[in-house]
Amino acid sequence: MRASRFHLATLKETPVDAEIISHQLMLRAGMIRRHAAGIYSWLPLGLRILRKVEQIIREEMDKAGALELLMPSFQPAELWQESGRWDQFGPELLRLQDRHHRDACIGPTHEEIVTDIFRREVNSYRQLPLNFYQIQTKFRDEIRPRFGVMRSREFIMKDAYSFDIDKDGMQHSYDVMDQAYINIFDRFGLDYRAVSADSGAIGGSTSQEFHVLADSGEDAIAFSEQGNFAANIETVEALPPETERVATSAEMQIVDTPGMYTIEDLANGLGVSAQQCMKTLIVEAEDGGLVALVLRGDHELNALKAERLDDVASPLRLAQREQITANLGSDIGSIGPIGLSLKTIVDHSAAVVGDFVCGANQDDKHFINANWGRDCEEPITADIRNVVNGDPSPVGTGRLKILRGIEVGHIFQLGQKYSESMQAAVLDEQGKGVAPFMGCYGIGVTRVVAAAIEQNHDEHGIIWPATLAPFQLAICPINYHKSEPVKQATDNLYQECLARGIEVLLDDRALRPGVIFSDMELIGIPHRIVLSERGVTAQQFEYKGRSDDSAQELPLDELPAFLDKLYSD
RNA sequence: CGGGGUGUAGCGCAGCCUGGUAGCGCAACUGCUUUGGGAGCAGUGGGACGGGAGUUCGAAUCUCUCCACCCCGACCA
Repeated sequence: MRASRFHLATLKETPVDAEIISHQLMLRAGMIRRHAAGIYSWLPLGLRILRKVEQIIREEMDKAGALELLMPSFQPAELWQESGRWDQFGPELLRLQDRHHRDACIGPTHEEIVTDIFRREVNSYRQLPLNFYQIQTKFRDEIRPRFGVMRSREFIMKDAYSFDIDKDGMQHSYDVMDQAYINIFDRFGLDYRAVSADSGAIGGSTSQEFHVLADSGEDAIAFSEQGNFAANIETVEALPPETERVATSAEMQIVDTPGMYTIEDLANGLGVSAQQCMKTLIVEAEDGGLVALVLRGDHELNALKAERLDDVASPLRLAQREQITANLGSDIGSIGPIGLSLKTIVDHSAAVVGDFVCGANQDDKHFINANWGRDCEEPITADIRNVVNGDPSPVGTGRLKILRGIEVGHIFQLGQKYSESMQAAVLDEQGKGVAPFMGCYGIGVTRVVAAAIEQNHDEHGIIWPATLAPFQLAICPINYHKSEPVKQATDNLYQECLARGIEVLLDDRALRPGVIFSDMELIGIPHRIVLSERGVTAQQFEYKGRSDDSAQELPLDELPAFLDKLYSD
């Protein structure tokens, strides 16, 4: 490809509304353009990368025996009513009517459609197992789309659905997909982790998420430094502390703490550690009242664990400020477990702290040297916090480490939820109708692209892994339009590359070298060859890998061998 | 949805407070010079200032209204 004939639409300035680095770089590199909130076009450069991701997925899915098909975005309401999700789904589901006032939606996922296909097409257990997949545009009407294509409303997803006659079959199909996903993510060339996850409302016993590791990731994942335990932090059990409660010493006292509302204020103001302070959260109870949850000041509440408690409303809702002041008589910031007239549940690790600091349930006052069992009743304890760095692994040995990740893949077992509700049955060996066991496997194709950038970039721009790069090689001639020797050497090299099937971008634009270099670095091409008059005269060319510190000069007659080596890697 | 903010040229912004008919940088186009890290000089084109209504002799500027977009929204208790 000649750059003069390609739509290279790089921007020197960063558009203001791009918050995260991948969004900024995708706009600056000219990969995407926005039309409305969460709605993007993919320009030719961006599409080349998207296609790379799709192709890798397609090859591995095919290899795993899945069959590609293509299902519609526009989906009739009847199917969603059959599965029960027409009413269950919130405003994320974009509903509309056609000219005949028939209800429909733009598909956020395709369980209903694929189940409809299955029940029409498949009658016998002999046709199983079966796995249909597609790479297709989805629409989810996010409340607040953000971060470019990372959380957009319209996006491309690979979704696959497996069908088996029984649970064992489903497990097998799931395992096959698990391996296919490992193959896919390996080929992406990204640093990722497969982690066990909450299977959510959809049900099913087994569920794994695939996260691309990046500091900017929205999810926290915990994994053991020994062994292969890895899980989304929201699912990880915090083991009860190994330490005993420290023996009590001083009497409890009440102190003035004006203006200290946060744990940080309190710890600084009183000269104690955050661990020594109790954080008391008031949430809505199952019966409509309120419940107090107490954590160590340096710990965070885990919403999933909390809402699983019998007394706590699910989903978890924090009490409104007015509700608290009306019921407890003190403002948020001065609430504590001592003398509190609410059901109180204390995290295991908070329950072993002695001589702690907590709100006194009077504005601007806290207790110090408070102790469980002495100054109030022995607490009811539970695991309600997120694990932190250094916590023991809940399975086996080792300590936990917390990393941040971007969820780009999710595989889980659906069971018979859709096949039963939509009456998709096949005949088994006895000629009896059986609802098949399904599995569901997604990869956010557009999100993979953003996640790759989020993980691989520097101050000059994107650094693509070779397998995702839009072009493998950039040829940068200096004075292509002025110097005949440079033009000749460049054209020769270009032909040489084309003959070898190398995806090459020849920057033949009449621009100054600095501009060319900056653009090629911004769009992240892994390899760069520079041809200058000086170099060509000396029978040399210059090579630099995108993340190399410096360039190297090599003899021109070694170029063909060099290309062979580069291309074979 | 609640709170905050922004809409002026393709992009980034100034002008608005204190009304008088729109400007800067980058980008684009033409010419000359320059050519190893986002060049210089000269010139050119492009915007009824988000839409509507109002106040006024006169509105980008003041008022009302609609729309679009951005940011924040449990770690504070």
